[in-house]
Amino acid sequence: MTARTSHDTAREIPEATVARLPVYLRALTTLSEVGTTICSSEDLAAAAGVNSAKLRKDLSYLGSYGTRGVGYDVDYLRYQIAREMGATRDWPVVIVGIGNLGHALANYSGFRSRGFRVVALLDADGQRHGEVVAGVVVRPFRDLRGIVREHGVAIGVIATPAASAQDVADQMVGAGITSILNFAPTVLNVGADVAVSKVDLSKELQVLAYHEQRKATQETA
Amino acid sequence: MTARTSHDTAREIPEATVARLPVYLRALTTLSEVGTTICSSEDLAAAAGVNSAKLRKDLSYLGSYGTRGVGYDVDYLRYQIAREMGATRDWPVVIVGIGNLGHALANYSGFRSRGFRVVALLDADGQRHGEVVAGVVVRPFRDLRGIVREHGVAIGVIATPAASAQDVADQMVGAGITSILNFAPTVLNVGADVAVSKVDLSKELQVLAYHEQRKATQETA
DNA sequence: AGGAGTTTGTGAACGCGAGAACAAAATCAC
DNA sequence: GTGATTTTGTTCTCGCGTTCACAAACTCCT
Repeated sequence: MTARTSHDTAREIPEATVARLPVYLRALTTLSEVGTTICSSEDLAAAAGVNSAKLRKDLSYLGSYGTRGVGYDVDYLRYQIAREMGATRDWPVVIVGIGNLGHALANYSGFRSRGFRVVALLDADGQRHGEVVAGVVVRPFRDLRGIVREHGVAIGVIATPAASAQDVADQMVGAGITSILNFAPTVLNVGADVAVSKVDLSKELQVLAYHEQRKATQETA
Repeated sequence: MTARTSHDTAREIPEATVARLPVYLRALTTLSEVGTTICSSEDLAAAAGVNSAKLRKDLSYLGSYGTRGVGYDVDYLRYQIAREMGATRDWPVVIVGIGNLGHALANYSGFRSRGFRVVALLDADGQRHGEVVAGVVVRPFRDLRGIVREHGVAIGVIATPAASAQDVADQMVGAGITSILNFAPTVLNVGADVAVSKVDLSKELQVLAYHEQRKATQETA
């Protein structure tokens, strides 16, 4: 029970490291596509845009998948990270709110290529029902519970306006969803057993504007 | 030269705080809309989804805009944060790459309402030229330099495929853009004087999948 | 006016993450 | 086989950010 093998996935991986693993995965895929079979931590760090010491430490949390004096086998390391991340599995996902952003997300090829399968597009607006987006038909929001049960959906994406986001989240949790990616500009209140991640499209732009503003005011000083 | 007033914007604000200011701004706007004129740090922290001590410390970097025993004047604080962030200004922005995501970004009302004005939509694909998106006509990418000069654009958004992102970034920097928001899944190499912020739509989903995976493997253990 | 009750602003403690530096381990040259 | 070289994995240190806890300052009630 307490025995831990080097392949045990129950080890604690720091959140900061987890957040970078997708970046490494992407960099490894790129390296693999251009025919690179072996890479050093220096190479991979450059491709991922991080410090090489940090990269090595991050990878060490997963296990020892490199060879000293040589480097990392690109495909092998990629598989190990993908397995750890759960990217070798197929994750059914529902997207709620098929406006401009919902459309873009449904069509985003990066989801499919990383193991996410959009099993349903839902919208409360009856006018959108029946429309086919990215090969999936838009259905009424009330179908959520049935779809979640049928496909075993654990992850939901909210792309609705802010006003409806909390209600959507409540219904998602009620239907059995345990992870929510929220694109609506609202703080969601959910139980502690539900993971919520938030992406704010304008937040990053505002941070950039702040630094621009600072540059400008410092020059004039 | 070295004299600093309490309104001086040259004070050093930690990056972590800067990243949260847009969240506070959004929460204050919401509070204002429902008619709240005064709020405590506890109220605002709840609305923003953070710890109240952290909120107070964050605000203290801007100055003393609250009243002990009372709280914060919602509209006054909102203005102060907006001013500090540069949100009271008008920021011209160009978006390059008018695919699904570019469409969504061009139509995103959150940009306009926060002081960002999309002055141009550019795409290398001639088939898209002339199309009108969100009231703005799509123009050839080669018009970039002229547009940047004409409108004094400092911020550019990249919504192209990964393959063209680096080239677009180079051209942006050459045209005089100093802040880039990158939605393409690539690490951009730019000079140290250019600020780059990256949003990866699938990264957050992958992190959620990781935690789902962990939950699943721990239950079976 | 003065005391009780609130709430801000901040000093201090703590914990996590980043990066430098080095030991361990593999290859390569001869 | 042995020493030189390369590169990983890890230890150590430092700094930043978070949180606690409390003094300062304001309002309200009597």
